[in-house]
Amino acid sequence: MTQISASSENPAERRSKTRIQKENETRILLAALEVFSENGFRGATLDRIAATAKMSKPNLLYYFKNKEEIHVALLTDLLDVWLAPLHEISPHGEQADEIGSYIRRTLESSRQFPRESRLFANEMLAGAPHIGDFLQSELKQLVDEKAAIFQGWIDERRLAPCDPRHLLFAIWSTTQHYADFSVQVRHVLGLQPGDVSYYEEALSMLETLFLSRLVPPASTD
Amino acid sequence: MTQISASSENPAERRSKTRIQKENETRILLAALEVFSENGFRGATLDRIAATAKMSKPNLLYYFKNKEEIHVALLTDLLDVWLAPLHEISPHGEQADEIGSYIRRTLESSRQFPRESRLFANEMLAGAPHIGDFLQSELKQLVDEKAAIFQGWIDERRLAPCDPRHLLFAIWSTTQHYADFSVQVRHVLGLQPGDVSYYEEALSMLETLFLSRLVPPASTD
DNA sequence: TATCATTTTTACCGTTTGGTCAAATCTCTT
DNA sequence: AAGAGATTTGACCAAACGGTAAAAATGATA
Repeated sequence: MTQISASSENPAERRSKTRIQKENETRILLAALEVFSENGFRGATLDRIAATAKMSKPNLLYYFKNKEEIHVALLTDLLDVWLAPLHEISPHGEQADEIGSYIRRTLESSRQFPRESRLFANEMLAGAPHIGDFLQSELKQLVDEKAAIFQGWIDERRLAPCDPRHLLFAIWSTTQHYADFSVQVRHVLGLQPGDVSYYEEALSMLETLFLSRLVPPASTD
Repeated sequence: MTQISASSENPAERRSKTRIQKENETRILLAALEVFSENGFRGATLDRIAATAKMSKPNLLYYFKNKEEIHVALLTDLLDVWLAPLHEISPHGEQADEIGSYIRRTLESSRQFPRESRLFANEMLAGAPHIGDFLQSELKQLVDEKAAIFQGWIDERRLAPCDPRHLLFAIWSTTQHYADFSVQVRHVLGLQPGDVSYYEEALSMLETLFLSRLVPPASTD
């Protein structure tokens, strides 16, 4: 029996990917992102993904062995992107700079990857069946680590007393809102379907909220 | 032809509802809320709703003529609840009191009606196919009205200069986050599945964020 | 208790869904 | 140009899907 490059039946498990393989896998993942992010895992269908990818369903299943495998592949890619800004928070910078940078980075993520954000949101709404473990272990650990940095600033009076983990929740929710609820944002602002010009106002709002002060101290008139 | 109480084939259109009718309709809506809020419209199935309501599928369809009618009924109920706190914002109160009350009310809504919040979130993620009109007309109008109140406060220097509509987005996102992403919140905080004790810390965080100041002014040491 | 409307069930229908299989086609290397 | 492996297709399947029809069972009322 000669040692050949393609011992497995599954193309994804082969040692090196062909040109066609790489092309089609990205085409599929792009189409799947579109469909999953709009309808969630259960609401998405292989037929729609295949149609969006301009590919027959059996051909699609030649590259991914089932619906779940495509979903997992997307989520795995997503989590890296999602965690990147969090990793960059440093205990050595000025608190305002660090928080400001983090807000700008997560908001930028929302603008650049709105479908990824919606994919994540759908997974949350469904009860995180596929990434529950990740949330409990890796994410929790990273949050605890970064929360400790915030806590240090609080102890030094460089940050108002608050639960740092809830501060992170506030940043996540406000920034992701612009991706997840973009339909509502656009409708309320009276913008056209494709228009994402609101991101500049959004940044301005979030900087006021998190770095400056919204309500001035009560005047003593 | 005698005038009888039940002229229509559809029980929902009859003049007065029977005891059984009222009971079953609420049972169905409760079950549907559970299923729709977890999986969205496309991801939900009549079989699951019927099973959750402990009712046969044809029996369920005796009360609602199809899947969409159940969904619409839920969304209609929801929108009233959802708008109620917004209506209560008054131009006559102190800005801090009004904003504080609004935050407490919306956060309380999240705690009391997490499934309703997730139903709404699912509808947004899907592109608001069923309530797009509502967002563009009624909601936009109400937001414009309340934004004018905020703008008045800004003009009087009782509120930091910002786009009032984005301030509303910030309040909506932070409060709804605790319902929509409760799985993540619980996992990150290390809480048990049913535990919603984090709402107190959440309120404390949001009051600090919106009413007080998070980052103190740069010291001139 | 007889009657009639209401409610529930059983059996079903056509379509969509996730997925399989083997044959046909294409691509790359020699 | 031929052979081997990679890719694509069409035909198909069982289960799940949204929904229907009619009969059976139940409830209210007189």
